[in-house]
Amino acid sequence: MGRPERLTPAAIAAAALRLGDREGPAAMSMRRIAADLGCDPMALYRHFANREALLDAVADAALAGARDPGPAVPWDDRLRAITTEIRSCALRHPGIAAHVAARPPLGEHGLRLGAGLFAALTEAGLPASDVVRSSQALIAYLAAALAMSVRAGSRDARWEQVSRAVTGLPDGPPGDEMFAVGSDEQFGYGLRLLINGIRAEAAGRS
Amino acid sequence: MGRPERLTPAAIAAAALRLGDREGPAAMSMRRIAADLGCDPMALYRHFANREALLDAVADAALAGARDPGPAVPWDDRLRAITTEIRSCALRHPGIAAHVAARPPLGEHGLRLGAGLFAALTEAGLPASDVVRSSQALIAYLAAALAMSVRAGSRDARWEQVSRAVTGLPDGPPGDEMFAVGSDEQFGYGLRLLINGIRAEAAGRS
DNA sequence: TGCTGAGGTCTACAGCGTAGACACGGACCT
DNA sequence: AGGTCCGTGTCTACGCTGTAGACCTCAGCA
Repeated sequence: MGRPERLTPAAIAAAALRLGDREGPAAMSMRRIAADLGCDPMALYRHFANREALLDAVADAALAGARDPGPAVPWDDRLRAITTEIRSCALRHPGIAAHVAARPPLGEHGLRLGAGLFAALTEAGLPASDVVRSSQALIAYLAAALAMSVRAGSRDARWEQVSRAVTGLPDGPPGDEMFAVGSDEQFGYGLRLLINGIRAEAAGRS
Repeated sequence: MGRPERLTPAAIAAAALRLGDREGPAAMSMRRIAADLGCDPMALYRHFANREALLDAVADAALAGARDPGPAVPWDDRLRAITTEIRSCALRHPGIAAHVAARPPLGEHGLRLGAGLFAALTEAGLPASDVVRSSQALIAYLAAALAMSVRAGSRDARWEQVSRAVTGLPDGPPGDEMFAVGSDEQFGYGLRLLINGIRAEAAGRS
């Protein structure tokens, strides 16, 4: 692709994100990204310490569109909104969603959304220490559910095999959709469990 | 190390697990594993379709020691026991815990433990579809919490940075331990949230 | 005018997963 | 007994990876 006059971290991350969307996560090698930008692979190292740091930036770029409704809405709606936004943002870039899920949310947007979670949990009435613990639990669940969604979407019917094997049910209906892994509906269910747990926790303390 | 007369999948997986424990996950390359076994790298491909399949076997081998207390204990204790067992088993092999967390539990031991989760959730009174959903939520949480524990133990203080940045608290006490990521205590808290959520769900239905 | 330092390039290295052809040895059938 | 087959281990080779270190070029500034 045409290169900008000057390489910048943001331009590199954006190019890598496009490349990942177009050709999958395996394509995001230093060499392929550089080729896409029309520059030498080693040029990337002038802007990122290593590949890991570059992928951090890509993951954060993918979260750019995630919105936080802010304190206007009730805390539980806010938790649902933020986590759902992160999830759908990441799934909009399926090639790299696995990478998003695999690293801590330390970029600009990750921190912004993390702050939203903290605020919502604080408003729920949890003590500060439980705010931290609850947010980590939410983020952990979100990350793993995202990873499952990505695997399910790409090619992994293996989770479904586990469920079927373990319940002893045969293939096909009835209950085909019961085993859908990584579906929106499945994600929402687990999120409800957590939020109900948080509500119970807050009620018990107050 | 000394090779058995004959290579077997189990022997290969065991050797890879030892190697991962000794030298970290990056050492579990086909070439290093083969060198450890005193055979040619390509010999491994006679027993596993590819590296991914080999690592599946290693991950399952790491879970060999995890016990399921069975139906004798109440369902919530059983959920706690199984998840905690998996977690501590995986953490006993810190080099490869990340791999355990990253793949679906499809081996012999993974299926055994998954069946235990299903049984406990069924006993809790959930309908079958919610049993599947709840177990996926539990497994997702477990996997991600495990990954966090491993990163925290190895070198990642970055999660802590997030918490501090977002709460605006300075370094050091008070509250130093509040930010411990991936601790047993943190894991237990999230697990309690989920189990309380499940209990609420079961109560609402009955 | 000359220097300096940042940014881009080149070459090279050690390592990776694995395809494909080959070698050996025991099992089996005639 | 001889021939055949096949499972298992070996060898070589390919194309790919991340990145260290030296080099080149050029804008900005004293």
